[in-house]
Amino acid sequence: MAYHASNSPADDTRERLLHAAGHEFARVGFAAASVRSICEAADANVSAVKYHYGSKESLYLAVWAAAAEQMVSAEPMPRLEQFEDPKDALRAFVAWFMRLVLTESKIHPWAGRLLAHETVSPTPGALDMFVKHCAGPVTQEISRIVKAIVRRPMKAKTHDDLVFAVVALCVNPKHSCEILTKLGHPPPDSRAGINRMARVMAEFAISGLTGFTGEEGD
Amino acid sequence: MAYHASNSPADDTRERLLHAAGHEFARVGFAAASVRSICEAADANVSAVKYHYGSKESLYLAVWAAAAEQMVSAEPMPRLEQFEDPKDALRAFVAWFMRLVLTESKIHPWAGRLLAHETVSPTPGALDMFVKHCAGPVTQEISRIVKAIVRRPMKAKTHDDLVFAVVALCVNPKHSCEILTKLGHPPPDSRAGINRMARVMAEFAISGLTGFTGEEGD
DNA sequence: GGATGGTTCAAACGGGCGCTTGACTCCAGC
DNA sequence: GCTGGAGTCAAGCGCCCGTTTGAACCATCC
Repeated sequence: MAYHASNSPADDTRERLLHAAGHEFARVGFAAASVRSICEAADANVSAVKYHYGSKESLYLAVWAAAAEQMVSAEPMPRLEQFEDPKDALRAFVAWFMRLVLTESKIHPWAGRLLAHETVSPTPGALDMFVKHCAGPVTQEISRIVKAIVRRPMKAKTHDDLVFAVVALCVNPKHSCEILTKLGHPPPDSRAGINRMARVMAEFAISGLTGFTGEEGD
Repeated sequence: MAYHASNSPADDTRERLLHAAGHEFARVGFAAASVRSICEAADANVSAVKYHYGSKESLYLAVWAAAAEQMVSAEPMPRLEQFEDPKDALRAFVAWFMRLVLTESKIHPWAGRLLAHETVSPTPGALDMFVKHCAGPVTQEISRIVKAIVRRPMKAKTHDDLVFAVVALCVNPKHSCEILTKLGHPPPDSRAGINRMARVMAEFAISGLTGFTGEEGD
């Protein structure tokens, strides 16, 4: 029962916990993160997790909910209908997507790495939440854009492959961040750098889609 | 109680440990895997790890060494010089790469997931080993093929982006396996299915590279 | 002033972890 | 038959984990 307009000290602790947890879960994943280190970072007692969120897992899901909320509210997803040329739609979409995935701002600092960890070590609730609210809508929109660009009729499986190829181009820099860095090609982190890379990926995808002739062999 | 067959009982245990460890490390990653569960799966005593490999970490590196060895020895990497048309080199390379990444055979069952875990939660030694012996040579060869296909002069950064775009197309199905499955588009596991997808990715990449005109804005 | 209820705290619980120990079996070489 | 080293084993070490507990704190209301 927090009737105060300003934050009560309890709300403060709750929020500090959420922030520290987001940081830690994003850094090392759910299993490797420890409640103790989160509480230490949040300057809170260990039992505060139990009190405010119930359990480590509930805290994790709260972090996911916050991250998903931030992702969709930060910048609206471009839609095919907003553009005359579907190629422009793809350009805008790729730029939006890569900003979403790569930007490490105050707005959505964790989503990218949370997802990367979840991809490799799924947690029952979190991945379902992500697929339903984020991955689903994103791939659906890319699917429509790809269809509008390619135009030629195409097997469903091939179409899906191309859709996920576009997704791959956008998420790979984040996904393979460590390897790319070790290979001397770290992903961009400035907005300008991200937009530059997005332009490259978009043009590569556009000419890849318009020139695609890969179904003879089937 | 194992009577001596061709191998000594010690070699047997050593090998069973390596196999069980590969399976477990690939499944859950280094940190989440436990020596106890590995030994249980290998039907060996906990102290066998210390006796045969020295430590959990040394066992992990032994698994990596075995996986890397299997990866390079399974099927030789196609090289640009073996083809008249660099496009054919890319076709062969993508097919080889995707078979390598996606195949869950007796030959190299763990490498893909080991790498996925390592990508997101790096272990000092293992990722370095992988980058030096696997990722480095692979990206270097793709770089040469891409250069041969594009021909136009191009900024180094843009060129690298395109190289890693090709890599992204090949590794994404493995990398995002869980999400793709939840979205109703599981990666192929049969050789025929992998080759089909590889053909799609290769043609997409080829027309993407030949038609690429993405440097005006710079 | 005293009771109430939300919030924080140090301490401890049970359990799993990687690793170590020391006794045990087994077998080849003498 | 004895010995010594290779290999195995159950037991236990200290540590960190997520969680629980019960008391203390403190603003609020009677």
